[in-house]
Amino acid sequence: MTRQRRAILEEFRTPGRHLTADAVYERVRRRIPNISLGTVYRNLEMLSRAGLIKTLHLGGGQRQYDGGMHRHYHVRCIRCGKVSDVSADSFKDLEAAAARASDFEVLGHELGFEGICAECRNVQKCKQGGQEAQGAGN
Amino acid sequence: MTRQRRAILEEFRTPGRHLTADAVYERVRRRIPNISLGTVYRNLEMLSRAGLIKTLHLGGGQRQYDGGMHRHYHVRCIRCGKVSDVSADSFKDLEAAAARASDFEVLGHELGFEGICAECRNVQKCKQGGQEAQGAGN
DNA sequence: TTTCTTGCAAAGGGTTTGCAAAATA
DNA sequence: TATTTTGCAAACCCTTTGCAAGAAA
Repeated sequence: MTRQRRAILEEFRTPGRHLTADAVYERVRRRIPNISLGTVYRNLEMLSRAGLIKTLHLGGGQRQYDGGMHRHYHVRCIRCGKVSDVSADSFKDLEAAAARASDFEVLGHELGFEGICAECRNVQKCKQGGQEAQGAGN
Repeated sequence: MTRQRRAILEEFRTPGRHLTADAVYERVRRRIPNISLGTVYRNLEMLSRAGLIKTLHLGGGQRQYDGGMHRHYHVRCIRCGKVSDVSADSFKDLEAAAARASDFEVLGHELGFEGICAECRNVQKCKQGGQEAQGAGN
């Protein structure tokens, strides 16, 4: 347990926080200015392997890491990239069903949703009901 | 519709076939020896956008593309990397449930499983003469 | 012809790795 | 001290892109 590893792990204390390796790097750097990205990656991998955080492949370019270890899934906004949690209570026995439907011993699964968040839906509404028709958007 | 695009699309005719961009490249090259990887990627992207194939982020390093357009999911073997289909019949209303459990307008989802295929389970048995206890997830 | 697509090669972005120095047990 | 882990930077890998030549409509 090094200072670096502790600091990295601490970034995941806040529930519902999903961070890319780079975001972790940025944050930890405030406390340990000369930490390296390589160290961040190595520890993320290690912590994930140890079951202390979870690695997500949400398909938005970068890998994401999640410290919330309760069962839950994710929705990613295709407009702004925001990721929110979705309680997993509504989904049961996915792995059992998959095992029944295949000849695999099923050990894990990953479920991710995508859509448009409330905020982005609002922006859209305002744009359409308002003045702006074209504009190069920002 | 160019010769290249047609050839690429044709690689997905066989049901249950999951290919990485590189695998598509290798295969198409037999027929069009000087096709370029860039072209393969461009067409894969285009065909995916057009809904003729599907892009999968199964988290095994490379992206995979799937031509089977019926509703189904995937299991990836963590030992050998093999990907098999899992019929989606056992899973219903995942998106509706996610929409209820969040404030997103849910437009899509991706569900992938991982485990050990029958073949690799056999290899293991033969090698060890017994079974090994592996932490089964969540 | 006009427009789209290709091949090539270089660039890009995220992630991994070798190694000597530094920290930890 | 013996072992890990770090910082640095280069290497890697997959994917994307700019551009001029070539194919399609």
